[in-house]
Amino acid sequence: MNLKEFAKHLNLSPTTVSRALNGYPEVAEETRRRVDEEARRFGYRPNPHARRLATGRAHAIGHVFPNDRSFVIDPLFSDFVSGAADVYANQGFEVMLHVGGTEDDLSVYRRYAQGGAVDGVVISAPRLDDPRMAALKAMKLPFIVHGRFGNSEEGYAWMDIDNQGAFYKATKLLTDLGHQRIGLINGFEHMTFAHHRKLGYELALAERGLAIDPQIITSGHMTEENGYRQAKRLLQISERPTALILGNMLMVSGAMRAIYEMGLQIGRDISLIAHDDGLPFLNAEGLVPSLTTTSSSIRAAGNRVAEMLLAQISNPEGDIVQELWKVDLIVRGSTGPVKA
Amino acid sequence: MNLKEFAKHLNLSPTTVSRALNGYPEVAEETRRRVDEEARRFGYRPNPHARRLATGRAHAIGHVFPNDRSFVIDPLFSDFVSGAADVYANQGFEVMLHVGGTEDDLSVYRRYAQGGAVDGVVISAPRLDDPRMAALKAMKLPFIVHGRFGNSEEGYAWMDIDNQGAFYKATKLLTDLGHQRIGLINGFEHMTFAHHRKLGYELALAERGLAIDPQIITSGHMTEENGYRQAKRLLQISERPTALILGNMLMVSGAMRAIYEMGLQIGRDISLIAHDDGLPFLNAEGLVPSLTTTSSSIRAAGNRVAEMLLAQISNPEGDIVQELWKVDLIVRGSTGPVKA
DNA sequence: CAATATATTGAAAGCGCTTTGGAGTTGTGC
DNA sequence: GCACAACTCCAAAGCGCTTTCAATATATTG
Repeated sequence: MNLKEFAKHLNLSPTTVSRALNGYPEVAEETRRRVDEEARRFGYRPNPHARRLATGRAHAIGHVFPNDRSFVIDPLFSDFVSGAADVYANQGFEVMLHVGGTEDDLSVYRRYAQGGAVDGVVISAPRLDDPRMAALKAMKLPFIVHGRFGNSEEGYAWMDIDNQGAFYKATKLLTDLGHQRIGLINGFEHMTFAHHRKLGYELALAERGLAIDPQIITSGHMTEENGYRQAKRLLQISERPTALILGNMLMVSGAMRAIYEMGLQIGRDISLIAHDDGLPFLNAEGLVPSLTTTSSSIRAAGNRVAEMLLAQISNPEGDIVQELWKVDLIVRGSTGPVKA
Repeated sequence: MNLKEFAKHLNLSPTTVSRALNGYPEVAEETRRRVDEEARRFGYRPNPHARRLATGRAHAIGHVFPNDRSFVIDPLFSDFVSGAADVYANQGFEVMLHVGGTEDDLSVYRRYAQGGAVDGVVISAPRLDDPRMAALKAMKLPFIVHGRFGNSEEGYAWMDIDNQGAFYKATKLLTDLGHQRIGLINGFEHMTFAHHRKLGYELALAERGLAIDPQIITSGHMTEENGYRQAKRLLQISERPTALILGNMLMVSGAMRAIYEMGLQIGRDISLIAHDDGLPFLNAEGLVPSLTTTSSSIRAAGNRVAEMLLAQISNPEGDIVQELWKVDLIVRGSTGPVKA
């Protein structure tokens, strides 16, 4: 059933029905009530494509994930998107997902922008030197970055957690506990978040006058296996670290294996801190001993990013909003004083 | 730039340009070449919404994930979708994602079907008694199920892996190695896949005349933490299992923690088999000892499901296709003969 | 060479909605 | 009783494309 038929059934013009349905003021209360009711009864819904064509608004947000085939599909991805989707659903927006494929990232954005396929996009996994920033601004497609581009922090909307502060706090906790050799098992450093984390780590060490030893700093895929490999490697170095800071919970799983294998005890022989994104399937508190973490829900981030983007879309003249979230350091059982 | 302008620039009618762009035969080769070339040069692309309205085809596929708030966002999700997305991208389809929200699942499908928002949907996480089956057939929206509904296997398209066969093989391997008490740490049994797995497990035990002991069969969330909990619990039972079969790799992570903690050695004191979905961030082969698995790539499944759905959409008169994939049992180091 | 088939292009009518620019109806102020 | 405003509602244009139907130009046939 289309608008014309539905309107005829109601003995009204399509115009009036459309207005009633879209909440325009110039329609009598009684009429609106009748329209709403009958629409529900008949299950009438305006055709989304027609509506899009007429209004020029897509009522959809694009989420584009990197194209790089060597990129490990991020396990955080689902939690983040699902957080965002909550918000979209409530405001009647759809999410268009684009993952990889042969088409270049930028070309996807361009396609979106040009055809009006979406009203805005969410940028994930920003890198230190990221060509997307300039490109996106040029094409006038509203966007928000989850994280920050390394190139610049100005002139675009972003929402990020304070990765630098988080790893600063984590490192500080460890130095306060007397640790002097602290290993860092980080993500790829060309990712902005990993870069920030390293800065925080280095800052805390520098404050204590501790040396920064590249030998016990690693960066790479944040997988279980790499967590195992790097932890094992660092723990075999002659002057081995007494504490490790890890990029995510998966790496912790791997690192714990390495630690068990070497017969060490967490919290006593070796302290462990990791960043916890609050993934429901990998709980830091449930570990034994429970894990000290810098903690920030990626699902909540998805929520907030979506809110910010929708706000920007509905009010394009508004200020560019940037939001940096403090990250909690939650001290649990995996960190202890360095052994004498 | 729209079609009219672009056509005027070419000194052609919109009709001809449209035909050239869409590969219709009744246009001179020379003209088509010119149109294609200029389109590229000008970056002209037909407006997707207008095209959808005119053709009635959305060139989009919906992926709807369950609404249940208690549902742990599946870490497999991203790999599966990304596998499917590869195929979509190659054929010019978009993916519309719907996760949770307050709207009822069925209502989302209905909305999609009615407005033609998508040309078909992929059903994930089918349950034993699943209301979606009847509903979807009634609304004439092309769909394919990743997995199978428990209600019936007939009358709809699906692609599933042979979960029953996989767990049968796994159990058989263990009984052949002399194991008599084999624990099963399964997903929720109202999910069809978990149900099938249990059937396979039971079948293998029955063939050997071994008792099925509900005490060493558990089902629940397939999280790291639950893997730990259940493994620990089973290993503390007086007549404890000498082998464990687990639902996914995350549970293995947890189970390994429990095993380490109890001072047992994998492959000698306790044998381990798990189902491996081939997630890039949690590698069975990289474990020590390497893990014996029933193995099937969920990314490949995403690929195939997408292909099958697109085929169904482009040829609605074709037969309903159902595909059951054999699952490989890969014997590695985590399984060994039962200790005398 | 007339008659017919073939190849190539266009004009115009939708697809189903929103929205502009009235038009009719009722209510208010003087 | 009239001018004017405030409410409601509608006709029709338009969003940018596809597609039917028709027209023209060219090639083929007997």
